[in-house]
Amino acid sequence: MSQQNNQNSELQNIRHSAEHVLTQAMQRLFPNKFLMAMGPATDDGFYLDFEPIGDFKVSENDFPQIEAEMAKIIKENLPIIKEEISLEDAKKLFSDNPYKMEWLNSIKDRGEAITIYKTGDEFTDLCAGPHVRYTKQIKAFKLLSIAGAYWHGDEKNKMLTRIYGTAFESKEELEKYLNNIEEAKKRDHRKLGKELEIYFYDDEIGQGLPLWLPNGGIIIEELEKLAKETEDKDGYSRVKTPHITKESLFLKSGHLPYYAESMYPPMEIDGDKYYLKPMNCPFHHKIYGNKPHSYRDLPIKLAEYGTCYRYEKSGELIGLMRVRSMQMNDAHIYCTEGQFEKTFMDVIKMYLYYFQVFGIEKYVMRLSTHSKEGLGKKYIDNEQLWIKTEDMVRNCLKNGNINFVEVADEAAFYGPKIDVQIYSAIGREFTLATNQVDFAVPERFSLEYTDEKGEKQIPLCIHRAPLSTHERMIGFLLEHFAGAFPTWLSPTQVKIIPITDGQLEYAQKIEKELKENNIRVEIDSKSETMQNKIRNAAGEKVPYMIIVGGREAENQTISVRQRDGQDLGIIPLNDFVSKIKDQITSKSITLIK
RNA sequence: GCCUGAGUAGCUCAGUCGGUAGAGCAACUCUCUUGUAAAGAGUAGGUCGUGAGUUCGAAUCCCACCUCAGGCUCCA
Repeated sequence: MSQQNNQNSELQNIRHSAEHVLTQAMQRLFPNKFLMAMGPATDDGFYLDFEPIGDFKVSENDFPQIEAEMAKIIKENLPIIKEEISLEDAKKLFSDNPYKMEWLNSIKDRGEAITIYKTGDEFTDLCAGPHVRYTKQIKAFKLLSIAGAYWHGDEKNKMLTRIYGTAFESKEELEKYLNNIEEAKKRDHRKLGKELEIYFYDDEIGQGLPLWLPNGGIIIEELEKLAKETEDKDGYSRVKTPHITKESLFLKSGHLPYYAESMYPPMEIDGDKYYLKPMNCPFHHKIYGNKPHSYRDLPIKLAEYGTCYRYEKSGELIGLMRVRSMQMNDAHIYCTEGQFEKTFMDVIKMYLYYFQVFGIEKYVMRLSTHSKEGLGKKYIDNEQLWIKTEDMVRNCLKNGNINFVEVADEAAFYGPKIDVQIYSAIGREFTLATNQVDFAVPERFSLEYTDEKGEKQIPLCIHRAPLSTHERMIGFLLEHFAGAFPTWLSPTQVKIIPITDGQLEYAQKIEKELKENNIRVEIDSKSETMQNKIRNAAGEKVPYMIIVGGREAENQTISVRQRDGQDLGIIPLNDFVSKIKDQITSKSITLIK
């Protein structure tokens, strides 16, 4: 759920008031069974956090009852009135609620006025407002889900119960919102991943460890081909590194003290501890350090689709978006300070090229910087270097006319990063990839190059992964394309549908011809109606169906139908082959017609 | 990891008050040989997530665990 924004629009007021009505309804139904903690409006609704008293519990089964009570309060059209009161009065009013008392103290510390909002005579809440004036102004609302949430968002605090809901200015808008959620569910990559046989999980293998089915394997191969082609043009070299390594490597890189909790526990072999790698960086550093380098050889770009393992907490795993084993489109670029801007921009350009390939139009580059408080804890303790590298990255983005937003206290421990936020067709936000500058770790690995004066210098390192991990990328692409991949990525590109068994031989001839052109093709030779075969192929989102009956076999032509229902009519086979091959090589995101 | 739910055939789901399970699709066999989004008949398929308990009897009730979903926390 997104953070509340501070705009005090009418919609925000409706939602905030709906939250008060929810709390009031709860008090009517479950008096003295809970302590209200807080409840704001958010970008898409509102929520209420409360602490249940004793063994009181609310579940989604209680929603109809609560909603009915809310509707009653709205129908009663109670006035919602703001009052300013003194600290003493407020403390009396909320003396039995530690959450409100804590809040009162923080208002006092900030020297702000204390305001309460009353709904009718029976409900009062400590609240800065604003609100609607009467409960009837809440025209449409719905409770959505129950969740747990830590007080102040801190896992050391008590877990409260949270009820999410939403409210709108009209019933139609609420309907539209709920419909959008339903549509989003249809495009969910977990649903499509199962239907299209892309990947699955197995209990005997483990949580967050996806198994890629043949269709998923094809997509992975295609993405790697794309990465190789693109990286080859930009001077990258490909390397391969092992999945496990001795503890000392991660002690040297500095990862272990920061990230031990997110790593699979080590295995003991011959007195050494070996870890599964959670990232590829130190391995690439070792490769860079394998021989001396001249400034003439820089930048050196080492690329690898490296498989990493991270022990994410079980509750954090989601489909392909958050996993424990991942194949990363990784590369590390070692360059001089003078080369930084161009090298960094080349990486940004690669991102933009990929966005174009996939038709990703909405994205945000987010510059994540350090925080003073985190120095020496979350971040390498060298403020000057932080400021310097952050300036370098910021200038680079500005000079390249790249739009970006800046967020403090989100950097990697070794340097600032650019997170690329992208949005699926249904508006879901993902961090696709991060692009990081590392000013600290090369020194720990004694990485160096010899400059034009013959002196040793430490290179800068850029970590980049524009195609993210296969897991997250394919999860995103499934939702982005709603499973209807562009032809070049489609597991099956052409389905041949013979109308009767009489055309089987002709179908095999076409299949052979397409296979010779490296087109992924299948014949549906089942004893079914053509209509049913079309339906199945469309369900599998196969871009093209070649339908052959007696007429086509006789004239040695084909009839082509696209998955979107468009008919390309009767065309010669070689015509179709050259068109589809063009489409595949140009990675077109649209179909022929 | 934490909070709230859920788990029945390969998939989507039904199963009343506790009386040991049903449908559609898919698979397989047979029939049909079809002109642009579902032909017909039959066969097979389940330790009801796992384990333990209450009971004469458990898919159903209790407990523990596993997995999934929505959140929280986290995300190199």
